Amino acid sequence: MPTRTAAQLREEAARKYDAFLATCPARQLLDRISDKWVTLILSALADGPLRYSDLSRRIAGVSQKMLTQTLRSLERDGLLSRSVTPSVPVRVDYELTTLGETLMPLIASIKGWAETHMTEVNAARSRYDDVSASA
Amino acid sequence: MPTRTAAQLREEAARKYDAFLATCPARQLLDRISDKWVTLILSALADGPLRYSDLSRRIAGVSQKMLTQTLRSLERDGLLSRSVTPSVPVRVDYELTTLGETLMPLIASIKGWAETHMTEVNAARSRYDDVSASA
DNA sequence: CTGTATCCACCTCGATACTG
DNA sequence: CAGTATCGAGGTGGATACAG
Repeated sequence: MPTRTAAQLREEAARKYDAFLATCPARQLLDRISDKWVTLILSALADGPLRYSDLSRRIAGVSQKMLTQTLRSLERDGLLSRSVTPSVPVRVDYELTTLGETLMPLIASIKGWAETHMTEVNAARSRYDDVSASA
Repeated sequence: MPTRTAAQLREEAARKYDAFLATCPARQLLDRISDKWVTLILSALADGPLRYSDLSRRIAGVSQKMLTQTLRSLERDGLLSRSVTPSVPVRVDYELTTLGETLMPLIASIKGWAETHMTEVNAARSRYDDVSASA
């Protein structure tokens, strides 16, 4: 019997939507670069390779766990490369790949819009909050 | 006594970093557009104004709560406008503002990079996962 | 039609401790 | 030096019920 309740229809729609979003390239990209540490790491590496400890110092607020985790995911995505020098102590360098470098102009665009328009956004927020407060 | 432990120093650095990120325009922008429903709503409105119920249908997977919440935050940011027609039943239209329209080219850029390069990213992921699995 | 209010399952992230 | 393992607090978002 194909009779379904409204709730079931909504649930089905939500599932289909999740499936769509999971394979949507733009969605995947946004999920990647919107991560708190991703743009910071990529920007830090834009000037050249860095060691793990260098990154840790440059990005002062990051925990070991998140730094490692983020680096791994970026390596998995082919945006940066990880090279181990088996000395004692071991040395690990991270470097942008060619693919990773193609991402930098996009990040610059985002930065550009933000620097041009975020003052307007913040002004709009203030207006909105003032009106709400006086209500 | 300015003597602090390493843990205290890390904590202080993390706090400063949070403060920096909270005021960083690019960070704010990324936080805004990386929201699951924001780009979908903005894209839906790019063709012209829509009513609440239209949006609800166009973006099939969204819950009432998230649709309202996201619309409110976008209105607060000045990216779209909300106009109420006090008929019975009440009618509410949402429309991109000029500021909101300036965001569309950026979204197009993101979509462009994604469509051009996400196949490479997915290929890199497959390679990485294969190597890991065979380890 | 257009919301608001509440509850809760889930998941992410940071802190901490430990290792080759 | 460069990680890994584990745990718990906190926030997010969906389902549901209700309202102007």
